[in-house]
Amino acid sequence: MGATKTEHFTEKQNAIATIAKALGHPARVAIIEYLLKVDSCICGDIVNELPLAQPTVSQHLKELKNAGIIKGDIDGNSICYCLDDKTLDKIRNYFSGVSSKLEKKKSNCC
Amino acid sequence: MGATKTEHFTEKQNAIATIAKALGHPARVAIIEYLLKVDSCICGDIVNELPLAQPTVSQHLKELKNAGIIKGDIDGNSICYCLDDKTLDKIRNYFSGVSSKLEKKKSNCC
DNA sequence: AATCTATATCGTAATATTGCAATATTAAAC
DNA sequence: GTTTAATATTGCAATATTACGATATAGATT
Repeated sequence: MGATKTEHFTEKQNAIATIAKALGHPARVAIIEYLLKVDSCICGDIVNELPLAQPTVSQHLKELKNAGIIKGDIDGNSICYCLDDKTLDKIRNYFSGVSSKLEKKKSNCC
Repeated sequence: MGATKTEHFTEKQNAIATIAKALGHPARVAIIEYLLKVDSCICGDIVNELPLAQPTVSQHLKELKNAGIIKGDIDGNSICYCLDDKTLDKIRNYFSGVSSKLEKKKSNCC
């Protein structure tokens, strides 16, 4: 044992968990914040921005990509990473829904 | 090695990562959805709702509690778990900010 | 084509997570 | 006080994650 029992949960629950999990590491939060900060998604300096070795950063980028949070376009010998607004909207909408549902039932709660 | 280098990132980045990480498992997503669904936070039946053994559910609840997503009030010999709107608002606001920042800079991106 | 630059992959060690059986704890019910 | 019910903790095995050095790959530059 030790592996997550994904098959027991709904597809939507797994989808949200996958996105949340990808953002469940400070380095990956830092990456998306950096991608937000820079004007365009000109790339190549993500490694220099982070206090981690190049292979480690590459691995984090891969995980963000697998989760659909970023996408990478090849641009010469470097790669242009960008945020994927579709996925980020999905997680934003999810938490918006959670918060608004929670607000409605606030009264009969501890 | 193998441990996350939290000390290299900002407090805010770590805070967001902690909350996201806690929601990075379908069982824990299912738990918060269940807590949203039930009218009040009457408790005791979270274990029955999930396809996992009682110790496993207890562990997931503990992690959600550590992340500040739920809070548990003792109620007789059972425990009343509730969602913590403050933490959920924090993550909602964070992703709202990400999405709106992303919208602004959409033009000069790939 | 040799070299440089940027990124990815491999291999591996350290650590963390997931899941559960067994057991402990604690308060209610009897 | 003993039993019952609900939840937590312990201990452990299986698996996943994190991090990085070494190496591979691939396009740019010379």
